[in-house]
Amino acid sequence: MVTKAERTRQFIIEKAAPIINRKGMAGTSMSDIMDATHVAKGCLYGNFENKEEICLEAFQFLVRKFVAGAEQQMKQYSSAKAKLFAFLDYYSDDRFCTENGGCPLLNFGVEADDTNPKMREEVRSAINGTQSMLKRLIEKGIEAGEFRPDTDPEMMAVKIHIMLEGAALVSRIQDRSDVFDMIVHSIKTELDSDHK
Amino acid sequence: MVTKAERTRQFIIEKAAPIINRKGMAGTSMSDIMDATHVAKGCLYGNFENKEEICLEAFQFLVRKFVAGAEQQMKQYSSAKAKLFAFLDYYSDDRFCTENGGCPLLNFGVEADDTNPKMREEVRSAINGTQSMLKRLIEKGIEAGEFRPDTDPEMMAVKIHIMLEGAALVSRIQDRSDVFDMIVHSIKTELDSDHK
DNA sequence: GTATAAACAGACCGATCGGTCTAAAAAATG
DNA sequence: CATTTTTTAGACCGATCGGTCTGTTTATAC
Repeated sequence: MVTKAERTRQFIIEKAAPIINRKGMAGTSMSDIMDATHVAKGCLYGNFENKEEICLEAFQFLVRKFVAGAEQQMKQYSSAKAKLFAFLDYYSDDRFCTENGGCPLLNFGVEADDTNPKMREEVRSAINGTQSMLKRLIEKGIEAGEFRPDTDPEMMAVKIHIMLEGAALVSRIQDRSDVFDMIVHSIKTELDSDHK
Repeated sequence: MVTKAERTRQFIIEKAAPIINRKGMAGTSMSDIMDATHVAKGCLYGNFENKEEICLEAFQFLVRKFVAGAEQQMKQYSSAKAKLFAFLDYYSDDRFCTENGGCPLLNFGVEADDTNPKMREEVRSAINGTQSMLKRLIEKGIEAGEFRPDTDPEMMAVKIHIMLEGAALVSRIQDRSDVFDMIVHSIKTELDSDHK
């Protein structure tokens, strides 16, 4: 059975994650997390070794949450094309962003890359996961004749991913959600074998 | 004439900028800046109001430096197409990155968007500047018949920019400079009216 | 050369940081 | 119920934070 400590640990992670995602690891203090969880300091340090462990867990929680949400949307469809398009729509939906503070790959990646090798490695493997999922979908879509046959799956997967990350940044700073729509539309058109 | 104080101020900004760009605003302390400049605390606070002012100036310095470098490359060419391609090559060159710690729009933008409205506004206007420069170049390139005539300059400018930002993130985290080359090549192909 | 401007080293400030510890209360578990 | 696990509030720690203020020294500028 699941112990109380495990439940508390999970509760803390869920409350802390959106804060760390928004304010950054260096910008979030343990008091911030205490405020958000209404949990005593001893409880935090009873369930986690230190602040860094909370950050690590928070990042992984956000990634899992995002992936789960995306799969939820994608499993409604059977074709590779419909699944991929559902993923793009999920990504451009701002619900995850407003609830959690934006793409964790972007937020943690930018902060970690020069300062935190362990976190950087976590981000790297999460990026790899996203890109290889996209690659598999593209390959299946090509086989099924849904996507242009001259598409390079690896290249296209990377390209789609970097466009989504770039759009995540620019649309947030400029407060222009139409940037996302535009990019997603552009990706769909580029993939779709129906378009000339 | 330029006073000593102005020179010192500039010197501090130049030394502090790469550090803040790498470690972030919250992650950089005044002691970090003192170490990098070998300047006393009183000198820092004699030339700047507070830490935030240094961050603001550091950001603007990095943007100006980047723009200056880009213009340096672009002015060697006369056609819009050659200028734009030179910009892309400059962006994908990792010299600015290794010297200064990556794209300031990305680094400052991610940290500022939820925590620092003033900085956020600075980043926003710098993004606008980049995009409108790209837009003008694309318009001229279309007029000159160098770019596909069915290109939407506004959309294309945004698209190019977000691809560059996304590539800046992913290539740094994955330590894959080929990502940048791939993206730049893809952009060139998409624009070029010579390609089918 | 003299007046002024600037930088110095560093003491000092209150606040906050991450983290430890304790003793008592509360809750979960058998 | 009794025992074990967990959480509590908060004192406490040394370090560091951003920032102020000395008095002195050192450049600069006319």
